[in-house]
Amino acid sequence: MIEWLHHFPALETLEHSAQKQLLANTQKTRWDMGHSLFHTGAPCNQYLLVLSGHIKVQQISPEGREIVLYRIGPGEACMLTTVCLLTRRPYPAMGITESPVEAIIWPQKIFHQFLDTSPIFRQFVFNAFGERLIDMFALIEEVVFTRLDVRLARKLLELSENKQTIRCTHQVLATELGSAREVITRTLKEFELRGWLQRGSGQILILDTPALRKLASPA
Amino acid sequence: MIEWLHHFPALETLEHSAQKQLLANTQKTRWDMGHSLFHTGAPCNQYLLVLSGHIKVQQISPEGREIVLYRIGPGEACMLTTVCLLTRRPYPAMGITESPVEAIIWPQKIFHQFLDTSPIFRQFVFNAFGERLIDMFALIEEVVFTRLDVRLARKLLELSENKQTIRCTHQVLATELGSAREVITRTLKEFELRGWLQRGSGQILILDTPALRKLASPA
DNA sequence: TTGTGGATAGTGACAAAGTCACAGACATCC
DNA sequence: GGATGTCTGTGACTTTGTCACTATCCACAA
Repeated sequence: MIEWLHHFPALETLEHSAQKQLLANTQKTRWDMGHSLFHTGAPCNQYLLVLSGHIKVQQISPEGREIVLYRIGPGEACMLTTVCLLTRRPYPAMGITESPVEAIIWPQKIFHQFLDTSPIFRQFVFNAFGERLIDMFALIEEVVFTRLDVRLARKLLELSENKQTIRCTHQVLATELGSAREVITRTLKEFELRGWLQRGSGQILILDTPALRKLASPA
Repeated sequence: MIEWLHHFPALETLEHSAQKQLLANTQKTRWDMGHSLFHTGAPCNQYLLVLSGHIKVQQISPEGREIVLYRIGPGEACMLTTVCLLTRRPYPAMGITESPVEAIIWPQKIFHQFLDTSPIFRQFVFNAFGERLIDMFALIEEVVFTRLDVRLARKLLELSENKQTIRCTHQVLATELGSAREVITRTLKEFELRGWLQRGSGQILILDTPALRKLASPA
């Protein structure tokens, strides 16, 4: 079996002949953190499977505001790349590595060929695709209907993840939520006033997880 | 050839055996305007091709705010249905007919079988899928980065479409844009003050298309 | 140790958008 | 006409975003 295939359980049962072809036609790449993989409007001509590290997909407005749409992690395919290959359209957002990233690159031809010939690959592609799309619907719902303090509380809980201190700047949080830095500062200050956390430069110390959780809960 | 296939140019070349199967296994349905086709959380067990009329796909917040995500028109497939069939997950939004709608319903089994056996059908499904996804990215961008007056101007231009009067309520516009009725009223009043339009109950008379277009343009 | 420059954060004033609680206006239908 | 329901208008207030600064922190060099 191809060494890297164990990162993708859904592909482990890939047909033998297909595996042979992959071995011959794909290549492993490595990017440093902060590398721009693709940007809005760029054409797409390869398929991408991430082995390690994370890629952040985000949109930037002409005025410089940003929002993180989703992340691609180990064992995942790049949905945008999939879409762009399927529709032969340019990228509608940008992708940046958040850490060193190892990935497998497939030529466009192999992608289309596999789509035509391998039921297992098809299942893999469209499963991932569908799930990501459902995430996008959830994102729209959040952005349109949910108050910023609630969204910030959710993000803090997500980032803290049993650790007590979160290391990130207000600007990073603003980008995550598609908001403005000043607004994050204000809201964090409000949280601090309530004793829920303590702010420090470049980090946040969580003091009252239950309170955050209560605000974050949909009820 | 199956009578309804001419609505779907991309499927007209569908394999002969496939057409035979469709004829035997699909059925044409008709819904009145305002019929709820599916709602958030509902399971999905059929594929859907629209022959005539329009289906509106939207999300509703617990507080009652709404946003229209996209519409399905003649010759189009329902992307949500596609996603839900592919991932076997429940619907993440709701669908309502905006007019009487005629559609072809495929059983789930046939959908999956065609996906496995017909390259032409696959191409059709994933092309539509990809394009709709790109629309969703554009929607997120609009909602997060674009001022409401600009979005309203765009929507008015889209609805006027060379007619001079638009027949719709402020509530409808609010739902289209994921905003609140009062905000639409206020913004329309501002537009009227500038002489761009004239308001009437349930309708809007467009007076200065170029001015609206100027506000609507991305520059 | 001190300085200093870039990254972070804080703040006040204001604008834009959403919420709430009403009050009118309009359009039908009897 | 009046009654009823839909649609619109409005003021007061909250939340969020924008702008223009200032203040602080922190790493590294002098």
